[in-house]
Amino acid sequence: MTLNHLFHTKMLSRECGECPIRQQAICSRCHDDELALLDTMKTYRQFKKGQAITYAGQDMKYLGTLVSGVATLSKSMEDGRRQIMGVLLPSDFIGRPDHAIAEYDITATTDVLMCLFERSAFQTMLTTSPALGPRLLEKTMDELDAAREWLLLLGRKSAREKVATLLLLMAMKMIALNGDETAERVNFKIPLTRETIADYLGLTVETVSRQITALKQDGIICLDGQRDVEVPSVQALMRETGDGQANNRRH
Amino acid sequence: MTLNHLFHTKMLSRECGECPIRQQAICSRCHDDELALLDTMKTYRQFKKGQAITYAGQDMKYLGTLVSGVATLSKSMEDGRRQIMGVLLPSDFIGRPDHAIAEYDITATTDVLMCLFERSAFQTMLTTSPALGPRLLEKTMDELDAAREWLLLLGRKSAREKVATLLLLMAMKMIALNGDETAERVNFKIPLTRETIADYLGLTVETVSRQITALKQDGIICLDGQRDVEVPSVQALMRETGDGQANNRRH
DNA sequence: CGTGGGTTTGACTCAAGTCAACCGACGTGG
DNA sequence: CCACGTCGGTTGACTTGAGTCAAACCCACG
Repeated sequence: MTLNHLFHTKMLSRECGECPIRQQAICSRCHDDELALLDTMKTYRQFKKGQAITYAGQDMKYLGTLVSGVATLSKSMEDGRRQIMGVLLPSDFIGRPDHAIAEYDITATTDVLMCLFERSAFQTMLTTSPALGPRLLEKTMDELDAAREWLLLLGRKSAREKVATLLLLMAMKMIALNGDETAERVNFKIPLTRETIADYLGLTVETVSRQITALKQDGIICLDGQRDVEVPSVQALMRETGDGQANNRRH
Repeated sequence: MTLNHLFHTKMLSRECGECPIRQQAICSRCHDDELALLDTMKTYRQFKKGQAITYAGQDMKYLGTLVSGVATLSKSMEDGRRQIMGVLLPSDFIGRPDHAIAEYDITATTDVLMCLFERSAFQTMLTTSPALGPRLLEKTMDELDAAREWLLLLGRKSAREKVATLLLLMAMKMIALNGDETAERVNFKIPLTRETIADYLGLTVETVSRQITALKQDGIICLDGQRDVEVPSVQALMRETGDGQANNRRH
């Protein structure tokens, strides 16, 4: 988050070696010689908060990695109903090497910096670099698992369970960032508007709002303002998600 | 379908060259020498109709390709609510090279034949064969797109739209099989029980049943028995799915 | 023939959606 | 500096689409 500032001031060109997401992105297993090659081909591009990165159906000349910021991946029906398919975070890959046409709308939720490659160049890179393909496959399969997890949420969970699941997800991410894996108490800032949450969970704003206040009433969460959440007991929150103990051991 | 019979009688071992899904599976771009290698490593295994191929959480020693039959990929909550994440058809790949633990239940819906590889053997194969990885990536991205399409369906579509979408999907598959891409009129047999449909669409059996009869009443489909469907106008059915003209041009 | 699994139908309930009012924080311009 | 409009969020009253429960139906099969 504070890194953002850095990028947007000046450092629009940089060596892969000093990239903040070097260890997570698709290039994480590349060796120095491969990185050198990538260095020559990549271009950076910024997107402002709220700006569209792609529209569904659009021809995508480039594909690449989200370096900083947050973006959403969504699709809308013509009467306006919208479903968010995923939230893209730094190190996430965007685009298909083998497909020019975008399948979804991708929108910058905050200011975003992307590291881009021209498609055909990327394709040849995939065949020459032995480290790129496997990592991309791994990340794609992670996304697939995440999407399928969400299918269960959208298809079968109640509104309360949906909201609890999302909050738990954020809590777990925060715990992972903090490093203390056993923590029972966490607090964090919800980085999404109620509307975005609604579109992510397949609900309406009103229902999201009601469920959040209900969880507050029940002491599962505490609110400071409407974005800052404290989870007094991760265990208790977990019990509200509908996935029994089964999903304790999150990867 | 008639092929099934062949397999289950005797041909449990065969050359990759005469495999019925040779052109669609992950090995579709392998050359003869690579196929020869695959030949030495693969084993076939049969599953009976209704049998579990894996349970979520289970250790999967093998992974591979579905050769014949149909299987479902699903996950259940402990109170019994179930969501089907996908229907696996011949040539679909099952398992993660990098993950031993299964994420979902996989169940044979009909008798199933699988072509299996031991995980570590498959991993080394991925690194040595240049044709395998890219194809697997492609197929995985196809699955990801399909899963995300389903997120829109589960999160935002009405019961009628859900049922219409599934019927359209089957109709399109049938049209593709028949080869006459411009056909307006199709008929096919629904290969799933109402319960399976319900678990796939995030509905109950009763609702599925009601929506199907409603579509019949409205002349969108004609029923002969409860499995045989005739679609007099694919266009008309398409109008019921909620995706405007946008999704006409299906890949 | 009976038996049971899959399916349909009806009556009723309820969780979530809709519509509408209201609240507070924030930024803008008179 | 204050009035104003906007935006995100909450709350309430009412509606409705889909779920629940229960009964009947329809073959297919032993």
